[in-house]
Amino acid sequence: MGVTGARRPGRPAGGQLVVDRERVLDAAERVIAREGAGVSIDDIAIEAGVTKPIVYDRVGSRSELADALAERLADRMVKAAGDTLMEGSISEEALARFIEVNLVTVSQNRELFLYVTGGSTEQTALGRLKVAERSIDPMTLAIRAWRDHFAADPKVADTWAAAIVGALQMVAIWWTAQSERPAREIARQVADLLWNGLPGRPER
Amino acid sequence: MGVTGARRPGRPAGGQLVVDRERVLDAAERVIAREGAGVSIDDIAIEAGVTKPIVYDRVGSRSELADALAERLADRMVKAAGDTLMEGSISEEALARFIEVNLVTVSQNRELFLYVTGGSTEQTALGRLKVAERSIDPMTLAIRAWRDHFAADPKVADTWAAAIVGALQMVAIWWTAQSERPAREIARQVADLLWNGLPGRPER
DNA sequence: GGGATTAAGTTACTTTGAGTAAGTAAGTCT
DNA sequence: AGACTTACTTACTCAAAGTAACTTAATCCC
Repeated sequence: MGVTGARRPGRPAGGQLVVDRERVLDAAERVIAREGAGVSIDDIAIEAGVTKPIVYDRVGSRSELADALAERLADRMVKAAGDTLMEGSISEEALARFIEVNLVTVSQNRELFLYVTGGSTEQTALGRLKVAERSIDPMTLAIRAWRDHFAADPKVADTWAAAIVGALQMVAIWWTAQSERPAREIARQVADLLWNGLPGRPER
Repeated sequence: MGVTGARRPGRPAGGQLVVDRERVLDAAERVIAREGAGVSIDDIAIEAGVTKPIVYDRVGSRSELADALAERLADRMVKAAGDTLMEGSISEEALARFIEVNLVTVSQNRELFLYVTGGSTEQTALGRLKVAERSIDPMTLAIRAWRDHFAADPKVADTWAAAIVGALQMVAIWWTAQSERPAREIARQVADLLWNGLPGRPER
């Protein structure tokens, strides 16, 4: 049959890709969400309706897959956080909302989050760093701009960004592994720490 | 030859173990420090002077190995931090010293740190949580005791502990992956954040 | 003192999953 | 029509986790 749509094996020259990179990543997300972070490349290929070499062609290696998924998740979180954290307007309440959105987004993408923060065997936790960079960079910029705005030394920005991203990641993991406690409560507590510091507000 | 020391294969009944659990873990640390976090169980067995099944017998599985090494590292860090973080005596300077000791300890055990925070493929980042627990628990106790002492609400202790441990871990990874910047500087910046909060000290 | 027993190992396997090489069908170009 | 190209597949290799089954030396007991 010359039906152009139903061809399967052995493919054309000027033909379009059946599954492009995005579709592979979509499939990876779906199967990770469903089966957990322990999925194999084969599982992902099957979910995408292709075979393993296609996944390697589109994505690269396993760790590149993790990186790509991490980028997507980080972007999703940045987007979800929206403008809760814009320069001049920052406040403890805004920070709490930002953190809450982060927690909720993580809980909505729990397995994916565990997958990308789980690291990639070989390069271990350096993968986790790479994951975080996508979050650290915007955070660095936000802090720097904001400190500039208040004439405070912006040199601390990158260190602070790493610390804050690390705190949020760990709280997210810890929280999702726990029996239910409202995200808002946790977010407020973390915001309290990050805004007022360990000694707490001057008077209370 | 009845030389009791030189026996190798096939071993006795009432005899002592040639390598106990501790020796296996020691060997694992050595080979990880030398070869990086990508070592196999076989590599560890060889370093310990035995074969793979012995490692499994003494330690359990690969993830149990990671857990055990994590406990050791966490204990080492708690010990190294010593009494920098004792209840009543806490201050921004004490906190900075505590953080600096943490950073230095991590850099002295870099590959091991990457190994244990790298997670264990299967259970991914939940392993990282388990790693952290050993650090979170003492931190929780310290914070709770300290807040009690100042009549502040101690309910935030566990959340804060998770946040702080996460911040320290991420800063440590980020810092060790960087070109040289003195640990003391980084520690002071993190202490500044955790003590004074994002807006900074009242006057400055 | 000489078997049965048992502890402490080893060798040799199975299994799983990452990554790749080589083949094959459907189209395009001339 | 035949040469070429592209988009895939099948079928492998290789490494590493985990396990089963065997081997040897000491001890126990009579």
